[in-house]
Amino acid sequence: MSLPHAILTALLERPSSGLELTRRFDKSIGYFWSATHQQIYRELGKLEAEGHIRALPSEQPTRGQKKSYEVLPAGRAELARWTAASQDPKPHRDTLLLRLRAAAVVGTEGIEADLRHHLALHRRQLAEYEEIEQRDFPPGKGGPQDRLRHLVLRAGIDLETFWTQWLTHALEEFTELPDRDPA
Amino acid sequence: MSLPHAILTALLERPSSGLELTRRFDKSIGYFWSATHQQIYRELGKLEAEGHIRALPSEQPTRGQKKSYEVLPAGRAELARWTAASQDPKPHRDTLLLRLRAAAVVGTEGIEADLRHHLALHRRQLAEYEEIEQRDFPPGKGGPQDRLRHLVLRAGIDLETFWTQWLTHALEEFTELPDRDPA
DNA sequence: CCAAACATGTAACGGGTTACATGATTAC
DNA sequence: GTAATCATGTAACCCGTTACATGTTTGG
Repeated sequence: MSLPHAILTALLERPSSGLELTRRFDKSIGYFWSATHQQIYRELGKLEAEGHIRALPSEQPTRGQKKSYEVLPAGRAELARWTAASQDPKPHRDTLLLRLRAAAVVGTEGIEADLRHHLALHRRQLAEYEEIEQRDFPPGKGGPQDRLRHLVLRAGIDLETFWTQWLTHALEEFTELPDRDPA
Repeated sequence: MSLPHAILTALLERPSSGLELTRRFDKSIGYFWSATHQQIYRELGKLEAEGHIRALPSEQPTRGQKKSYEVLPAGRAELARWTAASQDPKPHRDTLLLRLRAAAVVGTEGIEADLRHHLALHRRQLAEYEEIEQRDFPPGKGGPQDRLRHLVLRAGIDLETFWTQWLTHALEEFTELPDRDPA
């Protein structure tokens, strides 16, 4: 139950239409909570029905017409409640690690190429994060809000750093593996 | 579409009943692919219907009676096919990071306690992984299969190390934050 | 006018989660 | 014999995914 709260956060940062939200989820928020436009429209409908947000009255709501939303006090209260409440971390699922485990049983065919593919993607993401850090968080300034946001970005950078290092190490192991590609 | 392949892998490592699988998912495999017993029974039914696994003939299948499964050649082939196929990494979702972003807007009430909670959990998980490493992967021995499994465990260890470090850093930032707990 | 891009949706499906149901075995 | 535990399942709900549908604005 996090998507509505992700949307509330985004709308508090700036009132937006469904498609604008989708675009913002493709960038900053989507780095740790992705969503498609179908999910977002569905959720906007629910949030409006619950009285947590409302459409800006300026535009009339016909299909194909842009419709922007803003957060109502009830929505802000719900977000504050959710943010303050303790939550157990969800177990994480990782297909690549699962495939490695499977490969230990049925063979490593095809894995090495995919490790390289993942490595390239993580390297690119890391570069993107570091660019954002240099642009948005110059050293030695920024209020408490900036420090929180920087902390989140830092997690992204460190995570991508971990993956690039681990994948590099994994590829080294692979090239040393005696019986790969028994052609 | 990974749960069936997780089950196939587990069953290839050792034929098991539904509840035994559930227990193994609570341990080793569940470290990167968790599943409840309901999911597992549902999936075992599908896999059997597709001819990928079969119930060991020894036991008759009444409710409440233990029923063990083994992988058929078709199941092994399917697992090999899935393992070799390239897959794009799924976007990851992290509630804690989302909450931090929300906290930048609606306040940090309650977050610090939860950071401590998460830190404790990640520290415990890290200790568990390191115990497993010392027990199962003594330095300087092991075949190719062991090296793959060690690689996977290594990812777990490094991930938990990252989280403990990041959470420690985050808590330091929090105690320096000027306007927290304005009592 | 027509095509492309913009913008908002609907429908169907599958997997994950939670709550509950039921039969068999074991311990007291 | 009955309570606890083991073991297998059913049912309902929500969320994420994919494919598709429909209307509007803009550019040529």
